[in-house]
Amino acid sequence: MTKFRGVYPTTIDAKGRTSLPSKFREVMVESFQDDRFFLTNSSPTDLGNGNFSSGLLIFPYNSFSKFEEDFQNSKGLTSAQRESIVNIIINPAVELSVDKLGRFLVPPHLRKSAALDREILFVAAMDKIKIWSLAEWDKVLAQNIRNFPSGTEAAAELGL
Amino acid sequence: MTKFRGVYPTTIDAKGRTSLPSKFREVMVESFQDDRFFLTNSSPTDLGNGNFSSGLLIFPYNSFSKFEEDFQNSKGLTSAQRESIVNIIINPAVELSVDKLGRFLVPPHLRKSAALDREILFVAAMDKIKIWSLAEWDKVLAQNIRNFPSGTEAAAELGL
DNA sequence: TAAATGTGGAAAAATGTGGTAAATGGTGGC
DNA sequence: GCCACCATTTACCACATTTTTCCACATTTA
Repeated sequence: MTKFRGVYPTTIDAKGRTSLPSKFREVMVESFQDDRFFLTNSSPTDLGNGNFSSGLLIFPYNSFSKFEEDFQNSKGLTSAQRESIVNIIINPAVELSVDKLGRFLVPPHLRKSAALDREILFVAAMDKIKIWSLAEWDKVLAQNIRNFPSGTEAAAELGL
Repeated sequence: MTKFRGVYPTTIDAKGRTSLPSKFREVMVESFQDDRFFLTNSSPTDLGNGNFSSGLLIFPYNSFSKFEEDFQNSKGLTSAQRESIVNIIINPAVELSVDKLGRFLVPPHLRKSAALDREILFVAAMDKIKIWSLAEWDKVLAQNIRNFPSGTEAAAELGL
């Protein structure tokens, strides 16, 4: 399965313009056969102190179609949980593609909910790409380090 | 099972270039049949004082594929622990190979998280290779010395 | 001494950034 | 209700910076 790889810092300017890192652009076109994508909110991430952090998520065009289909067919979610996914992920999504310089415009509602302002990070996430404010991502990583399963049997089996 | 062996000091220059020790290059090509590899963060190492140290990890290409597969199939990790492994090890990983002079470029995000600056160490780690800042490695070793099972029965049985 | 390995710098290419101009849409006045 | 003007958004262009590639020299090893 094709995957995005790596973490790339960049900026978002006052107009909300940002450039998709060229490594990701390559993968998008070569592996997903399409330079169109959907941009929406990510799932809220628990920071462990009662607060949640969230960023944005880029779905290559076909990944989003598949996601919507999977969501329709999914069982085991309460109606409140379904509404939450609809309101946070599905409805705010917008379809975009990069301009000929590799940039795209983040709509104001998404820029606001992810608190994107100047210093941001593009982070590979399997068949998707996360966009996070640099400051918020640091908080997520700090929590990840605390949660790392050092010394557990499961980790030992993975060779970590 | 093929193993890397030894510890090699070297440098990383201002552009993030460093050369894979030739002994490791030999093993990579002869034993792993591939000069491609994945570079990512290592597990955070507990220094015993509430702080964590971390370096980088080179996985020969096939070792990384196997690791990802094992991770998918693994049981016994909480969702927070899984997220931690994804955010620290899997997503930041990049695929690289050495240039014709035996060097490779450490991407900025990895250089930063391992605090690599000038004096570094390549340390054999079974089927992987660790890269550590010299200063941080000293702290890890100091902690290892404190943890050494001197005078225990288990150590005696090992003839240590 | 010769070969191999490692190191640094310079040139070329690619990428990213900011500003400017054009176009679009919305608002208010006539 | 139509037209004109203003503001905001979108597209374009040029420059600056970063990244990559290449080459030459220094240093170590056999």
